[in-house]
Amino acid sequence: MPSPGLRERKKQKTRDTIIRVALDLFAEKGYEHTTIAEIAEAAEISPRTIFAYFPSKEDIVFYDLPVVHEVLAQALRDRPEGATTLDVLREIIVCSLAPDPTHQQRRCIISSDETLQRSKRARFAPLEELMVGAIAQDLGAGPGDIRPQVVAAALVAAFTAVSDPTTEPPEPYTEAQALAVIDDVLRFLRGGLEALRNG
Amino acid sequence: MPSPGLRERKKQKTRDTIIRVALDLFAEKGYEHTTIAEIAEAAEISPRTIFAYFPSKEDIVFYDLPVVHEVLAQALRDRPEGATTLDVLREIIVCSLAPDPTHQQRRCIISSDETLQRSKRARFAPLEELMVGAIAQDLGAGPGDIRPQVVAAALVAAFTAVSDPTTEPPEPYTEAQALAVIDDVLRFLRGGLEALRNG
DNA sequence: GAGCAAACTTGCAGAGCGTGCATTTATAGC
DNA sequence: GCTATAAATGCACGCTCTGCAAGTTTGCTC
Repeated sequence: MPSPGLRERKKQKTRDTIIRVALDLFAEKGYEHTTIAEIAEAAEISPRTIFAYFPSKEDIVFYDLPVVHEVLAQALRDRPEGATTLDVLREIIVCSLAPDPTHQQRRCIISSDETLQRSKRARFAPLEELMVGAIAQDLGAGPGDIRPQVVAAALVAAFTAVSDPTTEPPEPYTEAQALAVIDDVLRFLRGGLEALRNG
Repeated sequence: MPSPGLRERKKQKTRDTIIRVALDLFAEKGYEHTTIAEIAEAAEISPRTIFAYFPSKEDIVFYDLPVVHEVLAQALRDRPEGATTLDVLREIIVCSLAPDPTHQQRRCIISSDETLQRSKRARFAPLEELMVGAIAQDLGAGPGDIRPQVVAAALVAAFTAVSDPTTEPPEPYTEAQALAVIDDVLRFLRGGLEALRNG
């Protein structure tokens, strides 16, 4: 691929700056008490420009969601013949466990703001939809079959529980713990599906 | 209980009027394209007064959610000795299948607005939390156990799928169909839980 | 009833998010 | 350098929602 060019690089840099200063401000003063004007000032750009990069204030927090969506869609689309959706998901979850300070910071920001918690939930829906489609394919499910929705919802719930530990203190799962949990969930889902087949 | 008194009755009437005219306007022109000012005018009250009855425009749409929450909480709290959370839920779902024109109208309103769809999802979270607690109790689950979250998520997904049919045309489930679906889901969940025990 | 306290309604001013549009500024390619 | 394109900005505006300080209605007491 060709070198991105100055224009493109500058744009990326501006975007990164917005994310960086916004998350820092959110962490410092809270999401609600940070205004677009303050973010703009900290990023040394005009308030109006922020909306050229992000459709809304919330979208700054969920800055990587479009990429995640794309990665998941591609992984599900290109999965090898024998691999089920559950296998693909397991792989992706394992990869996502790598510790990342920015993600840690964001978790903290989201967990201390009602609006963001609700928003997060809502923003998972498109990902869940991707899974529903892939699982339906796996199961050969017809339009009236709700198994895919149920399985996908269970998967998302498990992922959420693992990635946002609610225990006190909220220490992140070790990879081994997370894997154990995920494999339990997969066992749970396979067991449930089998019960339906034998029902 | 004593007769509510004029003041209380008048308040209830105002509240009902707001809901009525708001839903009609939403259905007619769309949620986004209906302003608080228009609702106020149709209800013959001041715009400021609307916010004395509902914390936000969205809350008008989800006007009955506090009651639903309360009913669910109480049903779970007061369930008889032998009844599991799943039994209680089954009962509530069956009752909720009764056709209601206002609910039908609301479904239509929500389904044609992105914001409301996301909001709906988010607003289910507290109900799901209630179930998580009750299920954890059923299972004797400790704090690190994610089975309650997974089971509750699956239940909510099933309920959502049954109450908002995505099939085209979206004809509501008959009670028999809905019951069949729900019993499938319960079988699925029990099967999954058993698989974990034997794992 | 008259009067009083509490509850409800309203108007006003303002903060904050987000959008449309026209203008200015920076970059890319020739 | 010059021009076409893209990005940044400024400005005005509509909308939701809040705080506050009135005004108005209701319920209660004497």
